Amino acid sequence: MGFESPSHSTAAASSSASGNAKKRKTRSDSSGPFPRVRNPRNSHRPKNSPFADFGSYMVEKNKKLREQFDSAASTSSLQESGDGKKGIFDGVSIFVDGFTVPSSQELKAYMLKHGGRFENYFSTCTVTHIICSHLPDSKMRNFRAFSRSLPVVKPAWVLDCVAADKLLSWVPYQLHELVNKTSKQQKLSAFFSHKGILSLKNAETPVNQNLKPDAECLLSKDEGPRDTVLSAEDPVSECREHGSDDDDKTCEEISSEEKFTDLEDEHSVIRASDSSLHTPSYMDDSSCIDNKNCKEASDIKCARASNQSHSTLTDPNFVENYFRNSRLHFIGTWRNRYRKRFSSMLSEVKGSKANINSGTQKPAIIHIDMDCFFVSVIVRNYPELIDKPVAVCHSDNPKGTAEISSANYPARDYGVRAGMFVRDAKARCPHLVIVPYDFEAYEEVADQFYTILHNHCNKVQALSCDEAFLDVTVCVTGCCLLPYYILLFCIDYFKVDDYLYGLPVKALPGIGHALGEKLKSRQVQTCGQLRMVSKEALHMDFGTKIGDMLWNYCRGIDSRMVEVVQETKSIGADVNWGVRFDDITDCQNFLMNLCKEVSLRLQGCGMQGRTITLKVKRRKKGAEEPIKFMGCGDCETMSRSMTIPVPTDNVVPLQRITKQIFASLHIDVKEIRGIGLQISKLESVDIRRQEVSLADVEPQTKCISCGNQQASEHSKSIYINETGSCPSDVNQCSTRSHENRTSALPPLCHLDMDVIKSLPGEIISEMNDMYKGELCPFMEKCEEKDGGGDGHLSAKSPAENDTISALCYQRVGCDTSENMTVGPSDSGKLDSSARNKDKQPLCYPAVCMSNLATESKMRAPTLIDLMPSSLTQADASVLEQLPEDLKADIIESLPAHRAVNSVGNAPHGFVRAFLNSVEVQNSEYPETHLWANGLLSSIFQSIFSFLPSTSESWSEEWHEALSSLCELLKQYVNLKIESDIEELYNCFRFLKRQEL
DNA sequence: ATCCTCCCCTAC
DNA sequence: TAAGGTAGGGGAGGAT
Repeated sequence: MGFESPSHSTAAASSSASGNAKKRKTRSDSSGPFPRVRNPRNSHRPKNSPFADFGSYMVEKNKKLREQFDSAASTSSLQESGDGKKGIFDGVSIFVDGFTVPSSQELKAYMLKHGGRFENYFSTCTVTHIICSHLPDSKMRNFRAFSRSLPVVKPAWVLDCVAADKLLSWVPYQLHELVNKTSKQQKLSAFFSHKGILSLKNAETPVNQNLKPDAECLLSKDEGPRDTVLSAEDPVSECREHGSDDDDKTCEEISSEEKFTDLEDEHSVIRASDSSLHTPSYMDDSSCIDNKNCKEASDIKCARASNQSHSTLTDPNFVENYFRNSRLHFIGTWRNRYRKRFSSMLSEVKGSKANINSGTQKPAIIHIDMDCFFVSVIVRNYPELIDKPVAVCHSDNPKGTAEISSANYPARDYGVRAGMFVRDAKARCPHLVIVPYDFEAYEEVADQFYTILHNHCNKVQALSCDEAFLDVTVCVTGCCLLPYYILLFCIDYFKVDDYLYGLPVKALPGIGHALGEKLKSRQVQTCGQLRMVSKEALHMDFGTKIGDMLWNYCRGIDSRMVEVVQETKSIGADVNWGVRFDDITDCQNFLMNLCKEVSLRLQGCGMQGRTITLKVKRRKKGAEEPIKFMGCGDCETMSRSMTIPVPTDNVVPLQRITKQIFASLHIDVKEIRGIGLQISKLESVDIRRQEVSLADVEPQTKCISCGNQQASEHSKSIYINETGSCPSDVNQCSTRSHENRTSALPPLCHLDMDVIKSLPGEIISEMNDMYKGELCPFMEKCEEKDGGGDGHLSAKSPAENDTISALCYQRVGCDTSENMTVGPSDSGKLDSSARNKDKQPLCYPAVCMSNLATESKMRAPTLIDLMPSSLTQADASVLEQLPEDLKADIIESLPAHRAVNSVGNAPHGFVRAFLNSVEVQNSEYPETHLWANGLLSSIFQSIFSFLPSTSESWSEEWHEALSSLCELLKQYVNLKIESDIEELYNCFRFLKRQEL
């Protein structure tokens, strides 16, 4: 795409900004392409600005689109016929939200044919029905704001109406998600109004009835209790009444600034808030407002604030609002949308042998890139703008620091470039026409673009919404002169050398600003000069891969192939604009919202991930407020990550882990200028589900802990490698094989419901997630079965009932010594590394040891390797106190590869030395006792670091030990649940780590 | 040797 | 005012 990268360099922007300050005053007046429409809000803007009224663009655009629609409709045979009979959709005006089947274009055609209207932009004054196939959670949560009380119905409604040749009630076609929501919605409407009129009842009323006086459009905009009025009437009737030009124009003018893009529109909430001000029962009688309503009121208040200022300081929903308006977000997420929409074509190609080039044919690749896409899409509807300098930007404020996103060629002739501040662009080109983004149109054009490409070529690599590679190797006859490599598109094969020789290195793909500067400092600026540098020297300076790339590219060698399907490796969300926090609460709120966003994105892609990485931008010391309004300015970036054993897309664990990671960074929230959250180590939910199901059907995996069944050969292979020992990293949850993880989940029937019930809600939720939603129903079932009893499954043996396996499957940190894995969840709490510093070394209490560790006959569960992968993981203070025979057992059973790796051929000697060294350290500390100043997690850490490995089935002692531990844990949970949830988390972490 | 984390760079 | 995202790749350095 022709997107010039955003100007992250504030230095460049600031210098150019200040340098052009004077020029701005001298710029000549010019008139914009659009007639200006009265708008009281913008009346202060200079009349001579082509963009004096930003909303006028939308007014004009809507008008134009409507005219086009009318023109097309007038030629349609099914429009109002001579006998005066109207089409079935007469009075219906649809707005299609998001991707639908049939497509928005097809729906538009139906409207065209049958007397309806199709609105490209949402306006409460013109739209009667929102057509939508799927409603994401974000919209569900804010349904009221999203729908503005208009019916949200499936596209099938349109099809069925056409099939039935009459207008059917839309009620049965409501989205399933909305059926319950609607009733809630009605209550909410009732809350805001005295009338409490429900829309559902009226929705079935024939279209042409229930006509009501107009003027609500205006009222609804800024003053009146819009929800009450609109929901009371059929939307069609409502809008039909605005048929007169004057009214329409007024509505248009008002709605022009409310371009309805993807997510719910904050403005509607704001209006609701305004309307509430006119509803005394709402604002004045606070005693009548219950908690829920208080929250609603507070949400509305917050949303209103969001309209006034755009930063995290005042907008609690900043994350959502921000992404809706971000062009870079649009660009960055486009590919995911493309993958979804064209998934069938992509999978066809993936499985097709026709695309495999046998190697005998020279590859032929076409590169297609649309010029200044963002501008071109806008300009295509305005031929009068074609020869004028036009740029796309969020704002036309001449004083502002809005960034030009895309400029057409006439604008470029004046030196206007993407990434430039508007004021600088205007300084260079005073009559520059600024137009706003139209993300919906970009999406639409990109869809058309790729539909065409896929129709003509079955090997299409989408680079962005406007740029693609086509591998046409199998399409060409051999007579065609097409480039061999992606790198060399448009270059005559025989002129490659000449072309490259003088080519600036920065023109090569993969060489950006940093690499270009680095090369420049070595007096290398052209490919010719780069060729003079030896490969070895390049390796030395840039590393192997980048060195190779430089060496190859400057010679025109490029081994990349056109890749149709690219694996997703990470999913995340970053916000580096508008981020300012006054206190930790604001920051936490932001983080939680960011987690929600990422969770939704994961779910949207059907992916779950194990590594959570938090990235924080902190204002550099001495850096001043950036010139760019609400920009991040000069920052230092830091990132921390955590890997959990089981992949997740659930917001609850994401939020908790993010909190922990954030706490480990110890950043002053006032200095934060940007935050990002990425999830990696991804797995497809579908594939994972299949694998888990596979593991579930293995009887031995279900009952292995009972020792009732012998493991089959197959199941053994899951746990044990060929040498009979477990993978060396089995104790490290972050690196364990997936097979181990999926198989390790205990069957539901082995969970102790008492213990489960005593867990914090969020942990239960996470466990439920791991069990694919089966845990909660199972808990309820148990509840019913026991008649509210103790929650144990009566049919199970005591040993089974007491098993604590269930508790083990919590998220697990990387290494116990890593403080970030156990950072505090609340401010003011010491993180556990600090805690451990104070407490360690902890001597394990007798109660634990007697049951768990001191029995030399004690054995770990079958097939689970409990040995540390390294002796450094063992707590030597514990090891030293063991009976000699047990100690000998441990040393004996230490796998040779582990010991040898660390200490050569003398594992025994190393252990001895290790013990001695720690003995000296420990002598400084008094022995501690359980609950006094010891923590169970520390005890677990000690004990679990040396438990022996065995392949025998569970011994009676082990069952007893586990039974005692279970009881102990229950008490501990009760003790700590209120005061130290983090400690409980740590305990479960260790239990999980031991696969207990 | 291999993997991991953190960080940087790059393209769109 | 204004919306400086997203994701892949690679290097350095450390752990195992």
